Amino acid sequence: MEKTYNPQAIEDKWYQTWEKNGYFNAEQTVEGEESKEDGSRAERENFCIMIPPPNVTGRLHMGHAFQDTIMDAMIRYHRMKGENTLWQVGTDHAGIATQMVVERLINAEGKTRHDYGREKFTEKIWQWKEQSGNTITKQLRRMGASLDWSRERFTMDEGLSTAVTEVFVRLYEEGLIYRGKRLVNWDPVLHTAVSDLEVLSTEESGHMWHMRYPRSNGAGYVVVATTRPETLLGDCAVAINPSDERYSYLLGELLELPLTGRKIPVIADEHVDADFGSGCVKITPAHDFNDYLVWTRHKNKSEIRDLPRGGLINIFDHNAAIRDNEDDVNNIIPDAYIGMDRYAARKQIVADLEAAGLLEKVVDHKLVVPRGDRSNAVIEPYLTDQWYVKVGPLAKPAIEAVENGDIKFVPDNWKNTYFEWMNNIEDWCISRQIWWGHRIPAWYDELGNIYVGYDVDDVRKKNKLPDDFVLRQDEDVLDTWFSSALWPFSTLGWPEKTPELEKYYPTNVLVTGFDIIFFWVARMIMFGLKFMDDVPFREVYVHGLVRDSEGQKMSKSKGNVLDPIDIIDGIDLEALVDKRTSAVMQPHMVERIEKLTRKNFPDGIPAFGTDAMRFTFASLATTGRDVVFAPSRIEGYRNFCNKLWNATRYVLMQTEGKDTGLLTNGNDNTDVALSLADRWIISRLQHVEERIEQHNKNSRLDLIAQDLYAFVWEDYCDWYLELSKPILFNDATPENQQRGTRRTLVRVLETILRLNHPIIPFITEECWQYVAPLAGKTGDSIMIQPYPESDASKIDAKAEKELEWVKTFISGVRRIRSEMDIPPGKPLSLLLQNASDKDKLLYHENQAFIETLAKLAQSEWLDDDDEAPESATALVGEMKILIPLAGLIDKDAELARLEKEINKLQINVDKTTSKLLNKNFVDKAPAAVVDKERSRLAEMTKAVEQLEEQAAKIKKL
RNA sequence: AGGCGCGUAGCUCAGUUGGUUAGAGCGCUUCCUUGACAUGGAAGAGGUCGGUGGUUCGAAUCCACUCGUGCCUACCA
Repeated sequence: MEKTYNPQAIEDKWYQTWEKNGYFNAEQTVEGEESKEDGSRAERENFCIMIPPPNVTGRLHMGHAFQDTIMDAMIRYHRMKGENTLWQVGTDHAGIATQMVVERLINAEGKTRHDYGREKFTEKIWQWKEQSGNTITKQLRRMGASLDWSRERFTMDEGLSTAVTEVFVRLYEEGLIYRGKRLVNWDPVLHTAVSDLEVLSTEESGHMWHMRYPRSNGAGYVVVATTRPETLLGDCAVAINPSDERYSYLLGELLELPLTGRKIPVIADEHVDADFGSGCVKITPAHDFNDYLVWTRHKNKSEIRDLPRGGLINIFDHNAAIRDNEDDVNNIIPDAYIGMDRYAARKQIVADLEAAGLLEKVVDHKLVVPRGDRSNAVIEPYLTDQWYVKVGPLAKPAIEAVENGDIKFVPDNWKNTYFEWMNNIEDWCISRQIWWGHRIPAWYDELGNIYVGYDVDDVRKKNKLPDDFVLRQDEDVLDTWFSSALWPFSTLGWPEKTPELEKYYPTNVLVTGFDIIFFWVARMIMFGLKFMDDVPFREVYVHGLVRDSEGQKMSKSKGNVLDPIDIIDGIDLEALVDKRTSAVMQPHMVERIEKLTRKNFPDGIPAFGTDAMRFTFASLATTGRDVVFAPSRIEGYRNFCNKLWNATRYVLMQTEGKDTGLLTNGNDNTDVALSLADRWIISRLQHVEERIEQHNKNSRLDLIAQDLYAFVWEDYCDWYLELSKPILFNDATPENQQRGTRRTLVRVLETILRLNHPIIPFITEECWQYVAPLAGKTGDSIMIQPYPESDASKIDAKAEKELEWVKTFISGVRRIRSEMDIPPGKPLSLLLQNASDKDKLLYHENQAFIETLAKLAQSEWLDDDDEAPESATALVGEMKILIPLAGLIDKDAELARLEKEINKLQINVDKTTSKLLNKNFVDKAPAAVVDKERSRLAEMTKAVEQLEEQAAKIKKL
């Protein structure tokens, strides 16, 4: 094996090998598991995870890397457990995002998508997809993701498109999809409807205009306030609160709507808050969601019904400019404003009001502005024809599935978020006015009648329409989440009845961020229950959001994003600055981002390798909702990988070409003696295995990482490897003992590698290739080896206790050495006093361990009443370790040291004493707890006594 | 306004159904190139677990209130 750990040298190599050999694919078996006694294969559990499909033209960010690490660790674990695993891979077409990217490319040519036309433009997107589509898959491979590439899917591929059509047609036929004219969130830049979830509302400063609406009887005016004065053109009423007596006299009156020559009524509606503003609200039903609701409550009253368009007056075109009157009978829109952009119109209208003396005042006002998450344009409520899914009937069973435990959220309280949304759910607007996506399978005849079917021929057949009957397909496409919602079954071949569906649906766990519980999780549950009659997954594992080292959410616009590949391969500062600043649209941010980057990464990012990154993510996978990714953290786990690497090198040096307990026929040599250290590490290993199994059940990757880290570094490297040296470096050690230790070294290491493999696949594979044969393992890859399981018969409580004694002894000597400034290399002689027979036996049995690790020259036993020379003291239970001062040790320093230790103990002695004096405690606490306290107290009291005795002795000198 | 969460060592976080001497990584201090590893070894400092009150023999853990903080949802024109 190479002397230094170099992740670059091993990672690509192993990924290619794994993929080439088909280990990632479903149906892969674990070596040694295929043949049970009778030669048949045992019935296997299936374990399936669907990858949340990333945007096909995007790049993976740290959040994906985090998520993929979690999924891969789960999948590798279950694969090694012998289950039939499928990690379904694929991407989605990300309608608006992808269309925008390609439009930008076209804009650079000085053209728009309309210059290309729909067909040519979508061709262009397909080309772009081909060109950029493997960015994601390359990244996934670099991260070691063991995805089944043979089953890769794309939401726009033929099969998945078939599924989309099928779902649309069925829902339409059941009346669960309908077309309606409603207010939607309209993005006037992208010219499409967007869902509530795609609108981000932020507080911005603006103004509140107080406008005067004259009473038609000439007796003064009514003041209404608005943040959008241009919408006055679409007003249908002014509303007051029914119980607001200040204005009750106005009811039934008409007001002059300024600048329009129209008259509008005053109505009473509960929606109005009498205490806000003037208490009078203008009602613009075609441009405000609340006003629309007010209108629906009043639309049948004659004063509203008799207004143009029944009061529902649209004033904008699809650019949010003031529309033309062409299709109106009675010229609702004043000519002066036609064609003006909404903000130009606002300015003009305010000026005209002012000129007419109808502007009371303008005040600064903080308001919440809705913006499109893609375009950042201010969203307008806009009246359009759209397709909707009637969600109520679908939501009910979806809520029940979580209530009755068919689906479990992890951590559990995310279900509250889910219920919150599902209980207040509204119909889902699924049509988008863009070109990239699944075209809606609906056709119109010249009278506007709607026909829905699988394709145009189907429509003709079903409706007995002749071939020359003119039909025009709906121009719109479906929301991307519509196809994503089918992902858990469409990828498995639905609507065909495939063996895959039979096997893998419902999937086991969905791993996702809490930010898309609404977008995606809820919709998958609804559609899964509807079309598969079963939940899409049994468990939803919700992880946190990855933030930068300052706790900020990572985003391109903030310029604090990291590319997982740059963590793996490293990147120099200039390249990183370049990468971050070039992704930013607003030039004024560039400077700030550059400064931030130079501050946080003064030396760029070193190459940490995939394994170190993965271990870091694993350790960060706590139940919290924030995941703070600090470079120092990866460094620590890179060091862990290095530690494992070097431990392996040590083991190989001790075992390669030597007897590790294997006979030439491959069987175990039974003439093997195990040292205390051997028995101890084997016993400890069982505990770790058990804990890890428990953590896996609880999906606590962070705790797995923590246990693995501690076991490898502390138990195995710091103690066990050091304890193996006195045995192996001493030629006098009997052969069967050396054999025992070598065997334990390799076998425990081999197990450690398998335990770690799901988290750090590359380094474990590389090491395993060397270690496995020495441990008597055959097989081509660690990936398909069984995952270690705890064996209770190997737990050796006695060995654990005895080795604890040895450790205490060694640590005691080391502490004195360190605190007394005795060089670590200087061999010490010591005296042992107050020893029991047991102490003596333990010492003799473990003399080699103790003398080597504590660096001792010799030890001498004193009788209890022997006079000891002035010494520094440590305790092992009741036995005293005495290190004679003999010019080595400063008397005062030793006194101070003893005092400190006594004080520490005394505090606990006091605490425990008062506890035991409390009658209630002794009576009511479980006997075991009380006993424990009692023996603790005895131990500590004894220790204090001995230390005090020792202190007194030194003082006397 | 409603909902959810968080507040434990300088920093980032664990702490399973209330019962240890409250832990880890990074950082910090001292010493050490000992034949796996200086991406290392040994030893150590550092916390009244946000505050108050309660339940209990016993609270970081359960309850109430409170302060601070974050997110989500809905928002007053």
